[in-house]
Amino acid sequence: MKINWKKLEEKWRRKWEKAKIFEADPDPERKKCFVTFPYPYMNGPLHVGHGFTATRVDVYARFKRMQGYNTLFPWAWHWTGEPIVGAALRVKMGDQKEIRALKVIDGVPEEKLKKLVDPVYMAQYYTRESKKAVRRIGYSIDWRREFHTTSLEPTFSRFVEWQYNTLREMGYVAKGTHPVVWCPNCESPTGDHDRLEGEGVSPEEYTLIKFPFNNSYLPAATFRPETIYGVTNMFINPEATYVEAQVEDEKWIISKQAAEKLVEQLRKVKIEREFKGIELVGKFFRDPITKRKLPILPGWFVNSDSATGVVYSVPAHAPADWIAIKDLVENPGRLQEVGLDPGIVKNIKPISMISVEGFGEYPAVEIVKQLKIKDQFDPKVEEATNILYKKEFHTGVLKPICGKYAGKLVKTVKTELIEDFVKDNIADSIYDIPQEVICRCTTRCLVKILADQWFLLYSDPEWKIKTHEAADKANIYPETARSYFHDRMDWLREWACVRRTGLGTPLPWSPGWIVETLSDSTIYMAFYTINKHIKQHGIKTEQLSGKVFDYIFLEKGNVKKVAEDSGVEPAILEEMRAEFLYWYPVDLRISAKELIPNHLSFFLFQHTALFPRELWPRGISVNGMVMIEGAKMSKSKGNFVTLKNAINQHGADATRLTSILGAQGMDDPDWREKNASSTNVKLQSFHNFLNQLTKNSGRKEITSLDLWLLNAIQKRIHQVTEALETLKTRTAAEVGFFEIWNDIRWYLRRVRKPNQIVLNQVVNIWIRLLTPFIPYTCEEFWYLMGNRDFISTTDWPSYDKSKINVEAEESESLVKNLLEDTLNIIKATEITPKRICYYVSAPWKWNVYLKSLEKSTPIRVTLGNLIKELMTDPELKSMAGSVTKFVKETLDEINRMPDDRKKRRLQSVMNEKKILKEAKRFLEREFNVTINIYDEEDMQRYDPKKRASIAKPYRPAIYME
RNA sequence: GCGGGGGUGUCCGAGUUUGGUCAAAGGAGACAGGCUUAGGACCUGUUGGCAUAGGCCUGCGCGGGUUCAAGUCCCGUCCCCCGCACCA
Repeated sequence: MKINWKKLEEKWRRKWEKAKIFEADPDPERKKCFVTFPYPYMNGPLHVGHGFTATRVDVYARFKRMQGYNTLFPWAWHWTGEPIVGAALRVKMGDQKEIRALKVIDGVPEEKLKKLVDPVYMAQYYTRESKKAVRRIGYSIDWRREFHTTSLEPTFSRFVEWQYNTLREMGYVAKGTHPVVWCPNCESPTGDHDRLEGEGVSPEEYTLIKFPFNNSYLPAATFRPETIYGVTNMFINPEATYVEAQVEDEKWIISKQAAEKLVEQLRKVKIEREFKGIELVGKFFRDPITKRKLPILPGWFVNSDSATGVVYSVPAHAPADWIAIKDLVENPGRLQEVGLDPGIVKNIKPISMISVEGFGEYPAVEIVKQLKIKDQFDPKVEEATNILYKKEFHTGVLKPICGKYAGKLVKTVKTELIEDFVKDNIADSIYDIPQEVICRCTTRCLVKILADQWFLLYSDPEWKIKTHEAADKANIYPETARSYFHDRMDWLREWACVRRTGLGTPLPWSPGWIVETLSDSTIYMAFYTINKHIKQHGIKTEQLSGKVFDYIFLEKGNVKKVAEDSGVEPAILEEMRAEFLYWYPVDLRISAKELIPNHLSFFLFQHTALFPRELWPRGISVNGMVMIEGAKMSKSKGNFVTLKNAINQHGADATRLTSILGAQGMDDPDWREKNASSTNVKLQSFHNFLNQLTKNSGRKEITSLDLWLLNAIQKRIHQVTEALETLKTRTAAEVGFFEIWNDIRWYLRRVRKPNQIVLNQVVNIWIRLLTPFIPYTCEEFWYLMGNRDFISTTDWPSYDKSKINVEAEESESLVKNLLEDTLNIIKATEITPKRICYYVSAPWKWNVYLKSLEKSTPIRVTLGNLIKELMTDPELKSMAGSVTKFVKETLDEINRMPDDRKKRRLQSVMNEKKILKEAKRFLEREFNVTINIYDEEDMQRYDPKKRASIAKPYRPAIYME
């Protein structure tokens, strides 16, 4: 019988929604549980990655709900930011790649496509589609609290305005400047995702050493200002265009491009004259430290696009400089071209100023030789530079020539040196990008310093301390993520929290700025608690003043006054305040681990800023990022599985279970089509299996096997519950689904007729344990078993210690071991037995065995001591030979047995013969043989090969023929 | 570079905190048998090597060490993945 999942899912979803079982309202009588999932960004459909994380949230929500917690799982949509606008724009421009992705991956129908040129329509479209998927997969959501972000949901915007006004009043938001990678065409910062080229490149601050030249300066850019002590000359590209410019109140000579850059970096620049670099070649400048006069040489390798286009040369320590000089020496013709006396170049001698392990006086000269670098255009120059820079930075010590910095490690003195140089007006700085960055619009980017930018001051030391405290207090799953949090919090600095473009909420005090996407999503969980009221009571945007939020969230002000001013009934205000306090704090938030450094940290930061300690988040869980067929999920590469498609293909429960079984902890789960369809098949068999189980009409009396199964299921309850409490969702699903299945399978194999009452009990527990993972299947079966309530809201199975039965477990493991041993013998001997005899140990062996166990607890016992001890027993003494032989054979095993096992064996001594007799029919069936069971010393026994004497406690002797 | 997470059998993946039922759970795949009109269904067995009696050998990235005992603890070493900001 093939199951129609779609129909089954539909049926139960309707019933759940009709009965409103997931709508949660405050109930002071009950403990509450508030779980959240970061609202997904609506520039595309939900994918199985969202599904994985959100399913973990839902599993926990359903688990807690069944445990009796009043559980709230709300949902919302994130519209804030640039990408939706960008995507809509690309559709408008007819970008084929974008359109193809929409059609093929997202499955957007043709007629909708035209409308997607409008970002708002796009957001609405994906929100609608995604909501369908979220409902279909069966998340237990209270939709009354749903919303989306940006000014298009004005009530939420009011909330964000309140949040930022409050943060500003508290001094956590401030104005500042900041360098960004900037596209002059788009007139906006160019993030990684908006780049055609230069991913991961960010602005770097170069130090400029200002070398006096006539009445002006040549500001040469460097990451290694300490090397100024080794300067021998300057390189200028003779073919590049340079300018003489007034920069503030100094005259600088820099490349034309550099002058343009400085303008973007808030410098006052006035270009006075443009000229070719060759004009400078052959002239002399001064070293600002020693005042030496040094020459300017032609450097065709100098990139005028990079920094200032002015480069000073340190041939002793910079391979590029050394090789450039060498080139000039070897090609006097080139010097003549530019009218330079070769003698000047020949006279240049490297100046050694850093001593570094493994190198002599002139490391650059050595490394050029080692790597066999041909000339300044050899690609190996870069490699040489990297090696040497790294080495000199970490292990290099400045030589006496370096004045007050002599004897110090480069690494430790660098910052101080730069500060000194700036103070002495020897140095300045410029920002630049070390590699080319090209915007999506094909424009070349540069660094711009944004003025009037607003920042969240995550650098504030007190705020940091409080947030660390919040991270310490919260439950974090897995625990290994905690140090990651602390580390990232230390590292966070000012965060630019507003943008010029994209959808969002305008910054209340500064129109033209929009609260940036990661900054309007930090405390919005509080909004869920009151959005229900806003909708129910039709509260208008303009009624939601700062005072209203102040009252609800911070209990500031007088209700009556607030009510009067806002026009919101005092009772409603009080209700909202109460509802907020009921649900807050957030008990659990789950996201992928990529959000730890930003979103989840901001979430903690802002809660500590705005709310008292008792409302700080209680729990955070992170998980890995979903891979598709072993590779990173990527829409542009087509390696992308939408949630909707997964559900269509495999059904909701299979999609849930496949995701959950994929991974836990910080590991990345791998979504494989094959796994999902195999899970689907497994769920079908699960359904059939349950049908069979409950149709059986077996016996009524309780046997030890029934006790064993009841014991086993109790252990499983314990395991699953424990795993879920600590968000080990994979373990929980694995134990709940597969291990219990195997338990029941074993039971059915062992018993001839199952006990139907026991089986029903076990099935009843089983499907309840599985409800969080596969709610539709379980709901259906719960109904088929005759229940008329929802399994989704029924009680979670509770662990009943009284049903734990060590004896049943031990007897069963005796049978399992015996079965294994017997099989092993059959395999080794390759005989097909017709008859098998088992011989259980003689009483004296048990006597010795138990005494040995006792003596070896808790510390190991030696053979000699043990035998001495045993010989005090006259009966054993009379058979000293056998006893010694037996002890020799068993002592090793006994000594290496873990203590708790020893204790267990001492506590319940089993009757082997009785157990084997009970298992006789089973074993006969298994091996298709006749079985005889004897006492080891039974005079009547059949024992042609004299095997009986091998018997040990827990290990009957075996004979077969 | 800084920080985080890892390396286990054909594959995926537990186990490592608290050393001992660990030749190593569970799943997938493969093989064999059973059931069946049929089955991408189900059940049973096998799936590191050797072995005509329940055993032995090898084994958890690599090299050492601690211990009666190490996948698990210690030291060293190699390799892989992820994040690093104005962007969701």
